[in-house]
Amino acid sequence: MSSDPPGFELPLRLFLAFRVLIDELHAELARQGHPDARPMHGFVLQAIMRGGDTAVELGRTLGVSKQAAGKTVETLERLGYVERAVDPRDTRRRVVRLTARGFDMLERSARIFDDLRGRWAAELGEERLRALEADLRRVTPPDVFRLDVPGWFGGQ
Amino acid sequence: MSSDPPGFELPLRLFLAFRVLIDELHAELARQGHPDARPMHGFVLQAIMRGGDTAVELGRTLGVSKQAAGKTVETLERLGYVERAVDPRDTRRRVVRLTARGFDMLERSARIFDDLRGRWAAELGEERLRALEADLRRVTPPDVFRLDVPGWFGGQ
DNA sequence: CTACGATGGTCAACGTTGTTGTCCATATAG
DNA sequence: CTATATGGACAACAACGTTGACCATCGTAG
Repeated sequence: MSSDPPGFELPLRLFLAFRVLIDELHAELARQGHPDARPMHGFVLQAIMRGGDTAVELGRTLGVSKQAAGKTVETLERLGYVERAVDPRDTRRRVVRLTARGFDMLERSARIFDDLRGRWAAELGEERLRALEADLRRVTPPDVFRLDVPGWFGGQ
Repeated sequence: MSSDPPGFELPLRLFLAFRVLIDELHAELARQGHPDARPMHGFVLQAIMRGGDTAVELGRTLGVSKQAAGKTVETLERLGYVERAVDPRDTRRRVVRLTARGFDMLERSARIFDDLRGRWAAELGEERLRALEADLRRVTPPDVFRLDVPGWFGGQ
């Protein structure tokens, strides 16, 4: 017997679930004073904190060219989320640092994500949610931060 | 006590899980004679079958402008996945139809997705996988096809 | 100390994929 | 018959990625 759900439903649900969380995050972030934050920005700010402190390094972490990383940093700088300073030990490097506003966005994001997770826990039960997270960990690569996200969708 | 996992892990895992499936799908599709298929194409072909039989209609279904939908159809036509014919009842309309190759890709995709789901079932157990699918259904909108996917990520 | 290769950063040109605005042909309603 | 709505195409533009070229600076090997 094969009363299994069709395989194509799984990726769709995974993507929709992801979208639901991200969309609610940004709706809430907009309400809390960060209307310009885009889905990428949070990832990039996180990436900056974990060792990607120059454009080149950031590009490597994110899996894009240094030029693309540079443009993104420029955008984040314009939005007031990061600032750049010259490294006194190596005047070629322009060190990227989160501003207070950048940290604020990251903290709010963390709190909102925790809140959203709490809502799912209320809906599904903490047990089931933990099981879901554990299962997802088993089918995904361990390093959560190697997303290679930029525009991997699309492309003709 | 709050030994709950941080909330930000959930969206990341959902996205990574989605990516794993899609990447493996396209690696396998490439092996099976569809190296040019892109993640979007499958969705669009599906959308064409469920009632989006002109560029305008397709644009509405996908949540993009009719011009963008037209360009996508053009690409799919160039790749041999769809063909266009004039509607004899309304000579303004250019009806989009899947070619044999288009159906072939869709059928292969369905089989590959079923196979991937089977692998997850072997890894997690059929019970857990069903529970995971059931849980995802509870936290996502019922209409799976209203993705609004095109480039909703990114944007500076 | 100097010269050279490696590295960080920027500028420029281009490709892809979306957008809006405009226009034309055709269908349909009054 | 005429006016409005609709399908479709063309053009210009924007966002975001790419590659290639170039410059300044660092580190090291002679």
